[in-house]
Amino acid sequence: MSAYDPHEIEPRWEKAWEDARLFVADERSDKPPFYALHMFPYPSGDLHMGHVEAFSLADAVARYQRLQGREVMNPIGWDSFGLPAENAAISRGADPEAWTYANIETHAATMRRMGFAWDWSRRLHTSDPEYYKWTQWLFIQLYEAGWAYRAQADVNWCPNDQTVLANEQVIDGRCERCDTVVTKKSLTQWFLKITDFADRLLSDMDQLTGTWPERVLTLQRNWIGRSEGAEVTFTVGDEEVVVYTTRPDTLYGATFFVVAPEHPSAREWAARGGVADEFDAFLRRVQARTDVDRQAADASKDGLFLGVHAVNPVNGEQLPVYAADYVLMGYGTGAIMCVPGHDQRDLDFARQYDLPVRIVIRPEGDDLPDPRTMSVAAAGDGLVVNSGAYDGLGWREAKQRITDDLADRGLGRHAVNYRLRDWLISRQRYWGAPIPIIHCAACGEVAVPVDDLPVRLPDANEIDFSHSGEAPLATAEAFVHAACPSCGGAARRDTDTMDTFVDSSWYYLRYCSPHRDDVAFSADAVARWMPVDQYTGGIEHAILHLLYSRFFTKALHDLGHVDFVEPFTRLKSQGQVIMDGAAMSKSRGNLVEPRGIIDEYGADTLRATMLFAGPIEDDVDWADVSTTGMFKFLSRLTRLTDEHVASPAGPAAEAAADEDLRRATHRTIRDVTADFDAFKYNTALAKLMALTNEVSAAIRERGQGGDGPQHALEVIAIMLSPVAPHVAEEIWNRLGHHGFVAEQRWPEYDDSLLVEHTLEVPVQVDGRVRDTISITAGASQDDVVALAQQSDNVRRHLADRETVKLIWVPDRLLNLVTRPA
RNA sequence: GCUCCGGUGGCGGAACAGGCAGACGCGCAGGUCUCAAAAACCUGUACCUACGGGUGUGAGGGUUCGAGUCCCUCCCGGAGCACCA
Repeated sequence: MSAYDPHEIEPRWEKAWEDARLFVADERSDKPPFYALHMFPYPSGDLHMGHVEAFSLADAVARYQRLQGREVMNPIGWDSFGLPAENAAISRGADPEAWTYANIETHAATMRRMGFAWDWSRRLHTSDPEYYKWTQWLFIQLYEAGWAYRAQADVNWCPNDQTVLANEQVIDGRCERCDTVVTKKSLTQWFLKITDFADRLLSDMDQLTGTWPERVLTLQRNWIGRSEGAEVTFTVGDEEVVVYTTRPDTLYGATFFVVAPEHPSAREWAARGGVADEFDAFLRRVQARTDVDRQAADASKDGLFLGVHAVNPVNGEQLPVYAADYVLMGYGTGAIMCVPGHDQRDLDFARQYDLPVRIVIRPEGDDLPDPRTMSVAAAGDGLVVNSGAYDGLGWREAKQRITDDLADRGLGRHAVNYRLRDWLISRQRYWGAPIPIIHCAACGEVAVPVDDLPVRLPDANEIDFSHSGEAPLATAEAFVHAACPSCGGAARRDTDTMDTFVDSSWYYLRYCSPHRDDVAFSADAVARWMPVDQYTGGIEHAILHLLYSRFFTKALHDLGHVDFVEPFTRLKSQGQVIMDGAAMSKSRGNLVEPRGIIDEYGADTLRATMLFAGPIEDDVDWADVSTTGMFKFLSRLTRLTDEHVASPAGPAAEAAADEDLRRATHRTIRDVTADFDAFKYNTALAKLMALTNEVSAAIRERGQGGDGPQHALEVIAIMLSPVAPHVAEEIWNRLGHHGFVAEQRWPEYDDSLLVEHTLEVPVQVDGRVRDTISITAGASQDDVVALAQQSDNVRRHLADRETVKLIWVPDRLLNLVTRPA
C-alpha cells in the first residue's frame, strides 16, 4: 500500500494547526502585517468547485506571505443575507435563518477538511444582528451626509422575485438571479448617491493600474461611462429646454428635436400641439415594452410628432419636436438635438419619419455624402461646413468655439455626463438588513437613533410570505408600528430591506475588529490592516461589488472614518470552474462535489489540482484536469522522502552529481519564488515536480544520499506548503523536523550556485540548428567558433559557402550567416 | 456596431527581455513485476522522411542573422458594452 494516506495525514495536521492557534492573526506582532482577503461566500448548500478554486488561491497567497515573514490576517465570514434563503422559505416552508445558518455550518465543515488557514476567531456573518447593526449605522452615516435619499423613479422590477433590482443586477434586460424579463415599475425607493463619486471612481483607478487586472479596470471604466460635451439651451415656446450633446460642433446640422416619452414637458406640448390623445396612446405603447423588447435587434424606433417646434440657439431655426422611445429619460436631460447627418440613430429616425438631413462635417478625403440618399451617418473626423461663421474649422476646434460662444450668450456650457446611475438599494424582501428609517406623519423621514440599533428583523413566523407584491416586513404588525424618535408620536418603520451588496461593501473593515460592539470598526485595527494587501475573487464581481466597495470607502473617507480612498491595493481574479464546457449545475447533471474528491484523494490533491490546471485567471474545465496525476505526484514525493530517510547517508555521492542537484535546487527556489509572486501556481508546481524527479534520479540512479536530497526535499516541502499544506507538514516532519512547515521561512537561493560551468549551446548555420556543442561558461566568441568548426555537421553546411556574419549571444547561441562562395 | 482579450501536439498547458518550440502533467503505445489484473516503476510519444534532412505555434505578408514573441491585413473564438445623444 502507498505510504501516502491523506485520510490519516490531513485530520492530524488540521488538529495540530488548530491546537497551536497557528493562523490567528496577532494584533501585537512586530512582523509587517499582511491582509489577505478573499471574497466571502454566500452560504447556499455545500461548498462548490468554484469556492474550492477561489479559496485554494486565497490560501496559497496567505500561506506564502506568512512564509515570507509577514503577520498575515486571512479571515473568513459569510455574506449570509439574500434571496435564496427566502425562496427556500417560501417553497419549502423553511425558516430563512435556520436554513442559512445550517448551510454555514456545512460550509465551515468542508472548509476545515480543506485545511484552509483561516483566522476563525474573526468569523462573521452579515445576517448576525451584531453585524447588521453596523450596516444600518453606515446607512445612517450616508443618509445624514445626504448620500442616501428616497425618490420616485421607474425602477427595474423582477416579477418573479417580486423585488426591485439595481441597474447592475439587470443583465441583458433580465434578472441576474432568475433570468426573468425585468419590467419597469414606478416606485418610491432608496438610492445611494454613487454618482457624486463618479469622477473619483474613475480617476482613482490610477492608483490601481498595474495591481488590478486591466480587464476589471476596463469594465469599471465602461460602466461609469464618462463622456464630455456640452449642455445647450433650446426653447419651445417660451420654455427653455436643455439638451446634452457630445457633438456641439454639429449644432448647425440639427434638423429635428426629440424628447423621451417620459419627459416632464412632453404631455403638455402634445396638448398644445393638439395630439394629446395620440400621445397618451403612444406613451402606453412605449411603456408596455420591456427593455429586452426595446433593445431587440431590429432597433426600429417608435416616435410621435408633438405639433410644436424648438428653436436652435445657434441659428434660430425651428425644429419639429418628437417624443421617441430611443431617447432615455435617465441619461443626460432626456432631450436631444438630432443631427441625422452625423448620428446613426438620428439618421434611422429621420428616414423612418421622412425628416431632412444636413451635412455639417466634410469627412476627410471623402466626397460629401448625399444627404437625400445616405444610409450611414458620417461619424468620422473632418472640417465644418454649412455652419455659418464656423465653416472651415476642424471639428474639435468647432466643438470648443461653439460651446464657448453659447456660454457667452448664457445658452450653454461645457458638461460631463456619466452612464452610471445612483444605486437603488431598497429591496421588498425579508432576509436582509432593515432600512433604519421611521416614517412619521408629522416629522417625515427620521433616522433610527444609533442607540436603538439594530433594527432587528422580526421572526420569520411573524411574516406572511404569501403576500406577494409587497414588502414582507409590512405584514409584521409589531415590526411596522414604532414611535417616532423625534416627536414620540405613532409612526411606521420603513419595511424594505437593503440590497445585500450593501452588507458586502464594508465587511473587509469589520474583519479588522469583528468583536467590537461599540464601533463598526476600530480606527487602530483599520490603521494596522487596511487597505487590503491582496484581494482575490471571481471576475463576476468586477463591477458590482468592487465598485460599491470603492464607493463606500470614498464616502467613509470623506466622513473622516478612514484615511485612504481605495480599499483593495492589489486584486487577482480567478476564472470559473466548469464541466464539459458549461457551468456546473445539478439540473445539467454535470455537478462535481468537492466532498467526493476529498473522500477519494484528500484535500491536498484537490487544492493542488485546481492550481495546476492552468493560469489562475483562466477557466478550469474539470473534464480536462487529472486528480490522479496530482495524487500520484504527492504519493511519489512522500515515498521518495521515506526512501531518502531510510537510506543511510548513502554511498559517497559523486561530487559532480551532488553539485547538479544543488544547482537544480537553487534554480528551483529562484523560479518558484518568481512564479508565486506572479500567481503562476501551475508552473510553480511543474518546477517542484521537476525537482522531485531530479531528487528521484539522484537517489535511485546515482545512489546519492545525505545533504543534497535532504536539502532539496526540505525546499520542496516549504514551497509546496501553500498549495498542499498537509502533505508538506508530513514530509517536513518525516525529514526530521519538529516545528510546523507553515512557520518556516521561504528558502533563499544563492546566485553563485546557479552558475553552470559547462553549457550546451546550439550552433546555427543560417538560422538552422546544425549541432550543439559543449562549452565552458563565459567562453569567448573565438573559442566557440573554433569549437563549432570542428563539428562535422556544421562543416558540411559550411562547405562551398562563405561566412559573412557571426552572431554570438554569450553562453546561449552561435549563428553563422553565410552566402554561396 | 464599438471596446478588450485570446488562437501552440490527441488534451490542460510551458517558453525571461526576439535566441534549441512543446517544460510539467494527462492520455496513448511498448516494457518490467505478476498465474493474471490493478498499483508501482522504466522507455517512447508534433508531423513527414528516399534517415541526408524537411515542415511546423489560425491564414497571408513584412521587419530581423534569427519571430510563438514585434508590425500590417484577414479569419475564427471568447468577454464586456450596446438606441448613453
